[in-house]
Amino acid sequence: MAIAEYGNVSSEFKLEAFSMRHTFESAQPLTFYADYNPKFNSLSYGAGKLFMRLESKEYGSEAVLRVYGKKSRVYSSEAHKRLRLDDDMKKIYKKIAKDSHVSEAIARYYGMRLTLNDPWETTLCFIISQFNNVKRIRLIVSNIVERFGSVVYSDNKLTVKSFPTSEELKNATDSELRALGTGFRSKYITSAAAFCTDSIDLYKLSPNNYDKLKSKLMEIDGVGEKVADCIALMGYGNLEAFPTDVWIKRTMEKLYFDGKKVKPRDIHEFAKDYWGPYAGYAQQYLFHNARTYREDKQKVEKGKKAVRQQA
DNA sequence: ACCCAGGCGGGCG
DNA sequence: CGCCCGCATGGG
Repeated sequence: MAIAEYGNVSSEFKLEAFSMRHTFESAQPLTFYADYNPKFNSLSYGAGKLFMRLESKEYGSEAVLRVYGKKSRVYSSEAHKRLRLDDDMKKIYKKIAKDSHVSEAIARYYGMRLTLNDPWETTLCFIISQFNNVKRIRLIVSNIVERFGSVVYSDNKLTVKSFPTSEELKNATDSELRALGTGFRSKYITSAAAFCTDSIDLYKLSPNNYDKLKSKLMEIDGVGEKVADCIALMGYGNLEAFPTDVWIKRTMEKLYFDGKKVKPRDIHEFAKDYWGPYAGYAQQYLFHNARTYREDKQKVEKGKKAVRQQA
């Protein structure tokens, strides 16, 4: 879909170090249900009650991001917040590129931003992420949006739905959720939806106190330390958080612990000491690199092989 | 057929 | 506390 078909340009951002593609291919909550189109470098999604449409043109290290929509101020501030456009990437890169591991990942995925997502959306996405893979997480999350979200835009070619609130989900039945592929996580979803509607206000938690935020989040059923770190990082923008999943654990052991098996606590300690307040950005670059670099190399090899066979 | 995926809660020592 | 296990589902 060419985004420009759906309304006039609301605002434009001229940016340094911004890559729509790397941001939206790096497995963050928005990317689990936003409709990203690599051909036009554009995307649409239901941001609360808004139909968000974005398009980015990138030339070298410079980008022009266009936001479409009539209520200019609302749309542009939403995009600005969600894509963390205030982040000073040059400064952040300087702080985290302390070795070739991180600096090579930055070179490969230059301009990739962390995104700032709605806290409840982030909670649900990462409850679903446990013991799962990214492709299936995307499928399940988009199934949930399709089944329980409400329509924010519709015409004869396109319908866009919003991410359901905890209230909209708390009465979902177990079999309804399992039918969407959630599996054993279904009980966590209904339990978390009820808890976040009735017993805790995610929108009133302070994002700045890392330890306190994390322990509050871990009161939610289905949220352990790793998921709490993901929510702190991508739902609250706490850049100290360092989610330690299987990819990061393997990568960290290989790169910084001489191949030895270590506990997540050791990794957290190292990350805090080494990257400090921007550990979360280092994590996102190492994570995306670990997940995709082998894959990219395989594609390149496959392409070369096809060319050889043609010749 | 077997292994793995952005882990968690519960049970046991 | 720390460790170990089962857990649904689909793709490589």
